[in-house]
Amino acid sequence: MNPSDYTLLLVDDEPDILEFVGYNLKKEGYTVYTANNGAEGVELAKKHKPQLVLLDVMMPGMDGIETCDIMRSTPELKDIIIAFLTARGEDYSQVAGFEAGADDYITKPIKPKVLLSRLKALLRRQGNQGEAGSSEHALDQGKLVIDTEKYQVIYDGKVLDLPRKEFELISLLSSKPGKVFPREEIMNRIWGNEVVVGGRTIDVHIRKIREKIGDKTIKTIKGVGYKFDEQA
Amino acid sequence: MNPSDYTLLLVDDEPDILEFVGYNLKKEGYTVYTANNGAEGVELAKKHKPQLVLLDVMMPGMDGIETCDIMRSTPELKDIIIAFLTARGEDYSQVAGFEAGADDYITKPIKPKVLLSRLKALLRRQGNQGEAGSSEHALDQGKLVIDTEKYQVIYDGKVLDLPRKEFELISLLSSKPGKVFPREEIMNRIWGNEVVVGGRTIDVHIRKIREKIGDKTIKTIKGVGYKFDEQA
DNA sequence: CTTTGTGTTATGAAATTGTTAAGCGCCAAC
DNA sequence: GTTGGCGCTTAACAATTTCATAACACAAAG
Repeated sequence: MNPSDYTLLLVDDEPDILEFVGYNLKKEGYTVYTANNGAEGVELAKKHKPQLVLLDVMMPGMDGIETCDIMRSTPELKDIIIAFLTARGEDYSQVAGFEAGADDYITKPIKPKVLLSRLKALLRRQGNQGEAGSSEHALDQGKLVIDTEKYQVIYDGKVLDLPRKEFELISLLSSKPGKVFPREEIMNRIWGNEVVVGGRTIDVHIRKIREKIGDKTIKTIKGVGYKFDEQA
Repeated sequence: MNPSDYTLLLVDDEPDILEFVGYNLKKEGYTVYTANNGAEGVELAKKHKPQLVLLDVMMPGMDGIETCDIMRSTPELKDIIIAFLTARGEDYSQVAGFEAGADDYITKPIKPKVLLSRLKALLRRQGNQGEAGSSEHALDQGKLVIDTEKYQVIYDGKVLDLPRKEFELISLLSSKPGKVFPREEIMNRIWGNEVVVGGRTIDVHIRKIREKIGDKTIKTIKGVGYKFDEQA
C-alpha cells in the first residue's frame, strides 16, 4: 500500500501545527485534509472518510476527547483510526483518551520521522485487522498490559510506572513471548553497540522488574539470557 | 567462506550512509548493492539474492519494518538475514513492540569495525544453520521437538529446560537424524578446537540427556560416536 | 580373559546469575 | 544556587547452577 492510497485528517486549533504536520504528511504522498476544530473535523471526516484522524486533545470549544467520542458513536466513522496529539505531561488527557477509544497517542513536540513511522504502523495494523486482533494499542500478555506510549505496565489491575530502562527491557522481552533473548541481544537493542555497561546491569534491572511484577514472568536461561514466559 | 562469497544489500534513504557503509563493506571484499528505499530494496533483493540485507528502519515511503515484512512474506526472500539499522536517539519503544522478525539490530552511528564483526557473526550463523543452537524453526523428531529460539525441548508433551551444553548437544545430534557424529566432531562443534576437555565429558552429558528423554533416542556407535535415532 | 571403549556416580571447581547497598549525575522544586 | 529525589550503574559478595573430572563399573570384541 502506498501512502497515496491513504487519506488523513488533521484536526488542531494551531495553524502552525496544521501546516507543519500537514506539509510532512503530504510530502510523503498522503492525501491530507485539515480542520481547525472538532466540529469541522467531524464534518470533514464524514465527507472524506479518511482512514486515520490525527486529533489534538487540547482545543477550544469541542476538545479532542469529545470529538473522538462523537466519531466513535457515529456509525460511518466508528472504525476510523484515531490518534491523539498531546503535549507531554498531560497525563490526565491520556487516561480520558483511552476511555474515549483512541488508537494511539503521539506527544508533542512532533518529530516528523517518528510521526510517520507511527502512522505507518497504525495503518499497517489496520490492514491486518481481523487476523490477530492486533488493533489494540497495547500489547496484552495475559494479565500484563504493556502500553508503549505511556511507559506504563498494567499488571493485575495495578498501574505501574516503570523507569525507562525497566520498561524497555520488559517491552523487549514481551515483544516475543517465549523467545529467549540472549544477553548480548538485550545489550545491543537497549543500550546499543557502542555503549558498554557492566555485567550485572541487566540483572539488576531484571530484579527490579521481578520485584514489581512477580518472579514468574521472566525466566532465566543460564548461560544464554532471559525470556518472557508465554502465559503468565 | 570469504567475504567475496557473500552478497549484501544495503537499504537506506541517506546517500551518505550508503556510501560510507558500502565503502567499508566493499573494502572487505563483499559484493554490495545499495537501494535508496524499501521498494527498490525488495526489487534488488529479488534480483541479486543477497545473503544479508542491512535495512534502515526510518525511511520515507516504505519504512524498514514494512520492507522487512514484505521480504519475510516473499517465499524466495524469506530466509535472507535481515539486520536493522536504528538511530540511537530514536525512541526505542517505537521499534521495540514490532515483531518485525529481524535477525539483528545495529545502532547508528555505525562504526565499521563493529558492523563488520556483527555481520560476520550473522553470516557465520547462517552458514551453520541446522547445527547447534542456531536454527530458527523447531525440529520435529517424532515426539521430540527442539525449539532453539525458546531453548526448550518438548518431549512426550513435557517441556524440558535443558542446561546449555546438553541442549547444544541434543540440538546438534538431532540436526541430522541418523547421522553418526564422531566424538571429535562433537568436540569441535560444541567446545571448539582450542578447548580440551577430558574423555568422559561427552559421555556424562549424553547420560544426562538420556536420563531426561529416555535411552532409546540417542544411540552409541562404539569406537565412533553417537547418533540420534531416525524415528524415536 | 584381556583390551578397548563406554556408562555411571559423586564431587569440587568454575561459570553465571541474584542481591544489596552505595555513588553518581541529572532534573525539578525550593 | 542549593537541595532532594530518582534512575542508572557499579562493586562486592552470596547463591546457584552447570561443568569437567576422577575413579571405577560394565560391555563387547578379539
